[in-house]
Amino acid sequence: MTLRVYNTLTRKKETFETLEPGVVRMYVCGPTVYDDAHIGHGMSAVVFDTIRRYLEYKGYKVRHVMNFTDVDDKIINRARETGQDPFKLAAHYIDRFQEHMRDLNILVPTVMPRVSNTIEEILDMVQTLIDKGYAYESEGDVYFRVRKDEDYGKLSRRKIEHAVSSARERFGDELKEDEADFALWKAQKAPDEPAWSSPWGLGRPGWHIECSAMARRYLGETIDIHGGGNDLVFPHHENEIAQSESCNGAPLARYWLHNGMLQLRGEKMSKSLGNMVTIEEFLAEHEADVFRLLILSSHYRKPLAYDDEVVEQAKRGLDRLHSALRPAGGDLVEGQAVETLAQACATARERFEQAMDDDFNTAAALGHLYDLVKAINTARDAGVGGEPFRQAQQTLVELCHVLGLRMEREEAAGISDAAPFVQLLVDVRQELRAIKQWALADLIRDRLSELGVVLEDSREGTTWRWR
RNA sequence: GGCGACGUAGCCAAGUUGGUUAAGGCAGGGGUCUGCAAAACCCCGAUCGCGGGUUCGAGUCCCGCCGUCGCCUCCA
Repeated sequence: MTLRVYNTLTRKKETFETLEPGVVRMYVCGPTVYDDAHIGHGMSAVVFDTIRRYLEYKGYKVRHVMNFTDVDDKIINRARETGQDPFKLAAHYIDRFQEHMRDLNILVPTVMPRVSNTIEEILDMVQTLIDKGYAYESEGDVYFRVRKDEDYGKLSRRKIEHAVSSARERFGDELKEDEADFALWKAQKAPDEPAWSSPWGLGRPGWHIECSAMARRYLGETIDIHGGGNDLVFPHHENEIAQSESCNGAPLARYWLHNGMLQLRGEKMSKSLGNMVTIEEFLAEHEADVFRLLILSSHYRKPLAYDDEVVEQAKRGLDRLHSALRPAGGDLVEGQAVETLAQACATARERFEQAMDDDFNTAAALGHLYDLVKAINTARDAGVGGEPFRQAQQTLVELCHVLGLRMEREEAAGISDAAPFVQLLVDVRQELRAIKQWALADLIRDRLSELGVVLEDSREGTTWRWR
């Protein structure tokens, strides 16, 4: 089966073919580290982690690079405000970010470069751009000559008149040949600003050049996938294309993938708007799988409205997935019910792959997993057990893992310190039920329920779990 | 103002290169099972923002309108 992906550059779904057979070179823009990451960053990380996991499921070897922007005006400003060293500040938030990624079950990227470790490559590219006439020095700054790049604007479909550079570069308007030009290198303005020596004096890289340099250094001149949030399309990715392609004379990326924004109360969640929920805050209340399911329940390119209700729905949906992992009741290993289950497994896997092959349609893929859940539960009711039942559960877990869901809840209940005491109460209640002391038995069940322990009676006995 | 996306049952959401009964989940109602309950299983809901048009046939294409959101400021 062939994978098709939506390419922002062409605004179409295209057949996915890698430059080198079997290998995917993927670069995803990481965070500027001056504050704690919020769940919008988490969404982007989950989206591209899921894409990576599926590519690996399909047999590709994925070389995944995610950068940390650790040299930036925001970091400098925050460091000034708090009286810290900007590098220490950045290092602190890099550590925090990596912790959060681990908590969210994000696979560790192959390389996680930092701007401060990529200066040489950046200087090399800036110099090449100057040599080729695409850039010019102006009082220690270096600017990219946008009008020299004939296809500038092709990613964001913007005309240069509308593409006047952002405030981040506008600081040097009077030094530019054209107001649309953007900075590749910024001269040091104050002694507390991080700076490196360069042919143009002390200074630091502009915002966009880092990604161009890192992508080239770790993945080569042309990569397969370049990803990030759709708020990066302009100016960030547009400028990356301008720099890299002018410098290297080769396309920067074959496929541009962008995730939609997470919204809170009708607005994009962002640090500057102040309407954010940090990853830490979310995980203090919910398990990581709830977050995954929440993100994966809609398509990655669409905006996602975040509120308490969708979180609750994701939680319930996860409960449902888990319902299929409860133990078998019977031991039937052949017959119609067994065959039906095996068929359901094959169908689920096939449809799961079809959905994921269609631009990573995780919502549809999940729908097919729920169908498998139903088939497994039906089989359990019909008495199916043993190897056939175990295999069906294994298929479900395997496909959940492709989506990055851990599905480890059951084990967590068993290792609780309270487990022996709960079991004791369950045993006592079982004795009461044997002598038909219903009132007392129900009282124990109700009180345990209030404490978050759910009892379920069946022919084989009573099982319990945390709610 | 410029560019772009979206609008499917109470909620989330798939489906949009036009064509059998519009996936799936959550919530709700009914039922089976159960001492009762829970869980599981079965059954029940939408004609697809509004108005036109193209077509034998449109949620799926075109035009207009309304609404929501994103980018054009730092941003995943």
